[in-house]
Amino acid sequence: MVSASATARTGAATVDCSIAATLEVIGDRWTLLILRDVFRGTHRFSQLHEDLGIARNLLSDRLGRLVEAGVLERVPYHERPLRCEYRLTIKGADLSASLIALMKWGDRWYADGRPPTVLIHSDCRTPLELSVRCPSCQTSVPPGNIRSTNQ
Amino acid sequence: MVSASATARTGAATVDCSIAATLEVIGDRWTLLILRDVFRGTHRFSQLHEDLGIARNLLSDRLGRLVEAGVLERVPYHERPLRCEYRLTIKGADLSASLIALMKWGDRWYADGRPPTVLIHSDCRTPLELSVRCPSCQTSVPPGNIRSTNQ
DNA sequence: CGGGTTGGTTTCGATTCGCGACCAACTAGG
DNA sequence: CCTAGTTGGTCGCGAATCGAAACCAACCCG
Repeated sequence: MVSASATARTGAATVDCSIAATLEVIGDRWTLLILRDVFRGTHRFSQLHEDLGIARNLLSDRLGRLVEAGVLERVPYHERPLRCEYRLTIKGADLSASLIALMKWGDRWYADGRPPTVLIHSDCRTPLELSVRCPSCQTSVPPGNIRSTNQ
Repeated sequence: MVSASATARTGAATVDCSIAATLEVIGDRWTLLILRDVFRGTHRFSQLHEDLGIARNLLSDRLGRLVEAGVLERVPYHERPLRCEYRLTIKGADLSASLIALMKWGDRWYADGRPPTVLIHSDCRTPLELSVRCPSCQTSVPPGNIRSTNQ
């Protein structure tokens, strides 16, 4: 084990905030890249190690944390010796919107008009959009029209 | 200066990926919490320091990076001595969808049915949703119907 | 039996973090 | 004028974390 709590923070502002809660799980330099690879279809320890260039002890630690957090699950693909691959749980797959949001931002500000990968609707092959929407007005809501209410 | 490149990575998988590009800028244990606070209206060094409990040298370093990346800008609010606050640029405000995505995930998996803060449409006060949409089908697309194409 | 593969764990030097002290440029009070 | 307080930092140093490489366990293959 690398550490018992690499991402633990104690600041007052980190409780009662869903962003902080999420970052406790995935707010680490490698975790989102690992998850990106798993989303893409890279499921095995050695593949992840090779693709990411992450140190093996860190990869082991991060995968263990993600399994413990219920984001990934170990799925056996070979008995004796037991070999498992890492698959997204429902909770893990539910991070797709977060990854897409980060990807879209990178596309807009760093891809110079040429996004390296494009996500499309499997039914009709149309490039997808991510939007903050008002279900009542059925429109997309820009940042300036978002208000925050507590409790 | 704390370091010239706290978030720099060199793995092959980190180039030509908008997620990796984004994480180079905001993929650090403190940066997204700083930005969350700035979104909420906390703009000054000492307020951020107090609210987050971050070390002052790290806060200084992260703010400097965000300014350099064009995510925040220094806006003077007092002359002699020059005092600046940190405001979101357009590029910075464009991170709202990413923060909302992370918040929504935390709401769904850690808030136990009671999200600590709810975002509403300022026009009609309806709670907002974040969705991956197909602009052609005009429907929301679940993770299973997302396909990825390169180049 | 020797070598290869997979999925790790251990070790250890290098990097980064975070606390506390210090500092610069003011303002306010006496 | 002197002292204290505020703001926004920087500096130094011990502690925690990272990353590369070595090692290991449990197989399989020839």
